[in-house]
Amino acid sequence: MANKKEKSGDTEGNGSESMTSRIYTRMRADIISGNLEPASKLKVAELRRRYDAGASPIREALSLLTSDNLVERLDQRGFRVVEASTKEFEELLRTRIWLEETALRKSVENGKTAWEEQVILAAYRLSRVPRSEANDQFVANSEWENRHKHFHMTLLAACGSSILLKICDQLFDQNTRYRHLSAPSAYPSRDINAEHGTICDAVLARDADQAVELLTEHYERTSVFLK
Amino acid sequence: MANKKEKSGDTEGNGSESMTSRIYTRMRADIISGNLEPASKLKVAELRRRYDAGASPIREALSLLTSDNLVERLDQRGFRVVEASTKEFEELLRTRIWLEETALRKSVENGKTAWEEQVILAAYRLSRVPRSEANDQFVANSEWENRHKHFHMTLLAACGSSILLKICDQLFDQNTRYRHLSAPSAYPSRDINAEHGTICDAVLARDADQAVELLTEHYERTSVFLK
DNA sequence: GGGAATAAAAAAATCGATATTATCTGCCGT
DNA sequence: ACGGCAGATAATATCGATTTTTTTATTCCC
Repeated sequence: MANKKEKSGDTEGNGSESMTSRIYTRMRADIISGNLEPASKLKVAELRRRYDAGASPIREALSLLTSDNLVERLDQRGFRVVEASTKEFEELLRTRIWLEETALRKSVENGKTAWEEQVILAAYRLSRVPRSEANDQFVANSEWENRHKHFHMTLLAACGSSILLKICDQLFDQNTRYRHLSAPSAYPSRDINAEHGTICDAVLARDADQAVELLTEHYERTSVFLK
Repeated sequence: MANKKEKSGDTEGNGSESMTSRIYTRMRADIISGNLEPASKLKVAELRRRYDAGASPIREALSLLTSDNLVERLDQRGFRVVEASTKEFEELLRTRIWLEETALRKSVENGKTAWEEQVILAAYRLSRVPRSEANDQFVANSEWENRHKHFHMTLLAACGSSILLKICDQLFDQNTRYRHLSAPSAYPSRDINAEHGTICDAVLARDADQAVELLTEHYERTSVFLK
């Protein structure tokens, strides 16, 4: 599987990654976190200063970010962060629900016991970490974010199409951007762990209809944010 | 090079496209047509000669082609055309069938009469043009290719998600590459026009189940090529 | 004053050259 | 022979400077 020789710690250790990749990663995070605002113009000169690099890797990273639908390329007029609107968000949510439904159904259908174990494990790991780093107010916990995404992706992992999986992954990230944009509005009003738990149960019981229904509700509840 | 403007009557009328875009388009066509072989290394120096341009626009075009899953980027090791294998093809086909099924169902559900008319029109236009430019042997007719794709996309057009539509579009192109790669093997053995006609009928009759079944068969029949 | 035409400024796109990194080759010692 | 190492070679990644194009500001003419 993962037999690449990823050099030591991912802790910013300069070393072996290309400038382009590093910028790509940072910029991606900056867009998803809302640090770079929707629809804002991405001027190469500014980005050069910000990320301390030449024009080429910047432009290349921007071109790469195009795949993720996070950056838009306007021929001869540079780049900008893709705008965020309620309308776009609704479409994103709708699409995710459709695609994750089919992926989840296939997953439930095809998943072997190894997959079941992965699901359990992912759910457990997610539950062991608080969603917010502070108790009184919401402070995004990146470890929770990671595990949350991993849990959802694991649910779909046995669907039998890495293409579909990759698409769902991308849409998940786009959704995360919206979640961050909408701020900590409705934070502690739900028991998200419980929701994940019931989805997990339905999946393990191989009850596809139930799992899909719960997952859909789960996603639709999240959507209240933006409205 | 030698010429800067004019050239290729684009519908834009502007006339001036960026080097990057032009290379992107040409290279995309070269990969889809099989002109650039699967898994082959894409050395910037060679491509520079081939497309007569500097390194920057070449690299940028390559980065852009990454989105289409036509080019793969290996950090610090350049680019290559994504490989083509039976396994990959089967996954692609499977995924397309799943996604187009949901798109088609939504389209049949939501499409208004304007959409119906577009479907009819697209089907008619497709039927007016021969699939092969020669009668005795198969010679790809690019106009048929265009109309064929347009017909299939029109079927899905009313699904209500431009995101899903764009995904199906990309997967369609990837599939086209495989069709070209597999050569003119099984060419005239089917009445493709008839297949399109029956799909069209089912759609207009709002018979989603039937339409999906026909579409799926249509795609699976195509797949025989590669095996 | 309105609005086209044009000059000036800013930004994007591109090129040529260099620095980095990977890959290849032949040599060495065990 | 074989694996591994050092140097040579090829290719990638990156920078700095230049050319084009877009955008903004200004002028001029009815």
